[in-house]
Amino acid sequence: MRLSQMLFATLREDPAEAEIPSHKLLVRAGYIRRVGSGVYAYLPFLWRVLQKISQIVREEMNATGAQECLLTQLQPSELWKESGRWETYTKAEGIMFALTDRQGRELGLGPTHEEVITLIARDMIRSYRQLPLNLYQIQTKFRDEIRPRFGLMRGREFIMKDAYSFDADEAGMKVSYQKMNRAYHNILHRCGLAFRAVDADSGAIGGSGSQEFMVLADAGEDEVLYTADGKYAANVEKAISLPPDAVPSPFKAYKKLDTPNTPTIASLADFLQCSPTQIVKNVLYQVTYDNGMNVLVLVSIRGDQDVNEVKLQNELGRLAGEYGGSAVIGLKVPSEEDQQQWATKPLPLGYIAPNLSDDYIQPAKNLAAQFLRLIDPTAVELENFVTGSNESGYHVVGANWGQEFPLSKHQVDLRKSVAGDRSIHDPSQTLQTARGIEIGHIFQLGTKYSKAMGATYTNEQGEEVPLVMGCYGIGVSRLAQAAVEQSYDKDGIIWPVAIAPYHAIVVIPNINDNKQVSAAEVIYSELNRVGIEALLDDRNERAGVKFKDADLVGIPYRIVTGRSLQEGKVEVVNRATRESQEISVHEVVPTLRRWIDEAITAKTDVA
RNA sequence: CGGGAUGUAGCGCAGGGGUAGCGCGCCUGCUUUGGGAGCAGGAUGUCGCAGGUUCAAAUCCUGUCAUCCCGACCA
Repeated sequence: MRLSQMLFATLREDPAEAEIPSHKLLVRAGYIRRVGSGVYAYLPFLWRVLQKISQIVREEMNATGAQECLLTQLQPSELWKESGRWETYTKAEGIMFALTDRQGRELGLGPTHEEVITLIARDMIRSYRQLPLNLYQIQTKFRDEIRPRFGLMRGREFIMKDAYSFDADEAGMKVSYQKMNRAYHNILHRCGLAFRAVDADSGAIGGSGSQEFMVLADAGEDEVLYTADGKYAANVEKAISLPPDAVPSPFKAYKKLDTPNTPTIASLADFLQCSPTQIVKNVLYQVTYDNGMNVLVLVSIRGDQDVNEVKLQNELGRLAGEYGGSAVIGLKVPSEEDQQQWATKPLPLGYIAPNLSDDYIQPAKNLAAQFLRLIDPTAVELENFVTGSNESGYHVVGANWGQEFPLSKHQVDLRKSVAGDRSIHDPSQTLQTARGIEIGHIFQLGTKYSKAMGATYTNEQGEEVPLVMGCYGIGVSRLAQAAVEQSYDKDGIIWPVAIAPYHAIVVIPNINDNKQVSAAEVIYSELNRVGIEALLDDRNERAGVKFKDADLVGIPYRIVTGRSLQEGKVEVVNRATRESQEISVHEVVPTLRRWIDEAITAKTDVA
């Protein structure tokens, strides 16, 4: 492609809308333009990048035997009601764009496709003889994100590859899952990205096991905890670890103490000259279920530890049935206004004990009459501990479970792991931290959707049983931006060769010099002939402008038909290393062909 | 949804009751031609929108919309 004929406009200054380097660079270099909040146009350069990524994804998916298809973006609400997700996806914090058509029918714009694919499976898969099966698509998804961010990183409209596997049983699903796991490793390696596969929370998608593929970058929205031996890595939302040991309590006798102005753990530990590990902290939450039921939750945890709200929400989801609900639609620390809604009298905030009386709760419809008391193991293990007294200004010390305080039967890990914790698989390993961009997520769904929607098949014994599913996503447009976030310098983008919009750019420093022009034309057409995707900068611009633009756009190899033409050579510059060498006009195309092939295949061969 | 900020030329920004500005970009011409050129000339505005105050509003007031950031939240 000739630059003189392209829609090509670069910006010298950073756009005001962008915050992180990759977003700034993609706008400056003319890859994307914002159309609305979280909605971006993919301009010709980016579209080529997306096609490259899609092709790699396609090849690796096809290699596993998966079949490509294209499902619908408009999805009838009935489908989502069958799976039970219509309410959670459209109400409260729901992320589905919902609309009503002229007949008054409710529809959603697809944020994900479990429902649609399960409908297809229900219609078409009848026998175990048709299994296993894996269908995938590459398509625009719509999500009404609470806060779109950072360009393509978190858009309300974005391109995703989603795959769905169907197996006869759990074992088969695990095989399908492992195939996808391998394919994802291959895809990210081929795209030239540094990444880490980590244990993950399954969130609203549901199911048992899941892993995320994190592209490592400081601007990542997720925190990853991992051990140096490579045997453990998890999203901080999911991570487990050994907490630091508690310091034995100096308080041997149960006593209530006057502790003025100590509503926080730090102030209390300081006042009592004790360790935060000797304190039982009691944190109040308010959960709302999909049936409108509200429950006040009191979480007891060791004072030096924090509650992992994802773990908490998952536990509350498991308990939904006890309150007549099926899913959590809201979880928060109740504000003062919230407290006024249900509290019979002011709460002793900062001085709450594990046995805070249920009398604080006003009887009301849609409000559980009793606190749900959850306790983390870090608190269970404590003896002679310090905790609140349910009276402002006073704490108790030397308390024990089963004596002063009943021990809740809801003992569950709610603790947030942090860097520096000892690992469970090997306590000599401590957790390290890194930031990551979630590019892929694979789930073992099991029968959640097939049961809800009646997607069954007949097994060898002639029994009708639900299909066992897995689902697997890759954020294609997010991957493109993550690649930039991971690879740029002060002058612009440095694309991995495999996903660069073009492999090479031929720069004519002086368009008025016929020798330069004709040499460039020859090389340009030769590059095209051997299948190297090339740009020709034939604009009537000064050389400096062209070099700056080539760097900014990030084309891996730059060929300059300049001064060295006198010796029958051209200059070739590697964008990533900035290495420059002069190569004879006749050698340059085969040389580039070799370099490019090496750069691409070096990434292809991985386990 | 809470907190914060910003809306003025295509982009980045200044101005702060009385003629609409700067830099970059754009157009024309000449010169220049290996790291975002120089000179000369030129075009481009509902100052987000709607009300209000005033002799007079980009500027003050009220409302509203949009965008960005932090948080809550989020496959």
